[in-house]
Amino acid sequence: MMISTKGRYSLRLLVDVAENQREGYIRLRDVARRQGISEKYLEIIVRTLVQEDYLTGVRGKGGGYRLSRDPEDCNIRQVLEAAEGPLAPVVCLENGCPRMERCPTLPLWQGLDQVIAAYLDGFTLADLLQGAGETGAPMG
Amino acid sequence: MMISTKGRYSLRLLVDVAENQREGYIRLRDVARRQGISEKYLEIIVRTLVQEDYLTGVRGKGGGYRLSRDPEDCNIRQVLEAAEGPLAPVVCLENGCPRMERCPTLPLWQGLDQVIAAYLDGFTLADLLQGAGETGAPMG
DNA sequence: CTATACCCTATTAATAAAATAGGTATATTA
DNA sequence: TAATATACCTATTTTATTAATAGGGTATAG
Repeated sequence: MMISTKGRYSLRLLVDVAENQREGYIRLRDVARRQGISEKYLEIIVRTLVQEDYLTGVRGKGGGYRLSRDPEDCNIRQVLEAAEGPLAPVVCLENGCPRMERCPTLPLWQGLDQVIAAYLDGFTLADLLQGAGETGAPMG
Repeated sequence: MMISTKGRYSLRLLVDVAENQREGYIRLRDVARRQGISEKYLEIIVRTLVQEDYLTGVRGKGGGYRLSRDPEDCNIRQVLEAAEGPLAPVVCLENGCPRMERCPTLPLWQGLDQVIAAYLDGFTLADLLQGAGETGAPMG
């Protein structure tokens, strides 16, 4: 499986915050409840999103999280790479391989990698919020 | 990582047999040596390819493997699915999820799954043999 | 004072990937 | 017919990764 819970939960977390932040800062506890994910595990996941400046956290009473950027500026490929690391479909593309020079399958994997990156690059958080993805493609 | 050694070695095995079968049946031992993969592990991998009728095995002295089909008739997506099982990029698409009805990210994954399948569907073993993949796309 | 984010380390549980070990069946050759 | 080489089969082990849990703590804002 290519996308683990780290990436999937990251997107659900961002969507949840985006959908609820009109009410003020969103507590992780509430996201955990709504999404059915343990608060402790979300803590691990939210850290990266704060570091990469997709979310801003505010401490203390009344604190919580809100988006640091407009949903249009949250590129889905970049969010997933922040959460998951490289999205390469085969290890060869990450670690290299002594046979790369003459490997007959390498171009296949390079092309696949590009196709995946291009697809995900076509989405932003705004697309997910609008349900634009229902067609399988962003509305642009 | 989406594609494991099962899928990657399967393709390299098919390419190796295709490139050498003019000399008669190809012994697994020779593939193992050329490809730098243990013979025992290749045994596991070759089994599926025989079952799915991509390769034919002949026992006894002088035996080995040859392609059961023309390279043009070996679809890369189908080979990989035989070796790996479903290529779905997220578990949700395989096992389902109680939130599928209203999940804002599901369409993203469905689209990704389709993009991957369509890309791989565009390749056959013949493309890999011709090095057509060097452009990242089959020559058609 | 309290509620929240934020930080740290460790442990476990579950699953999957990768490989190994040892045996059986069958075809060819001497 | 015996020896050999090969495919074929079943099971186990090892290693790595994912996914989560547990439990502590510190900083800060209301």
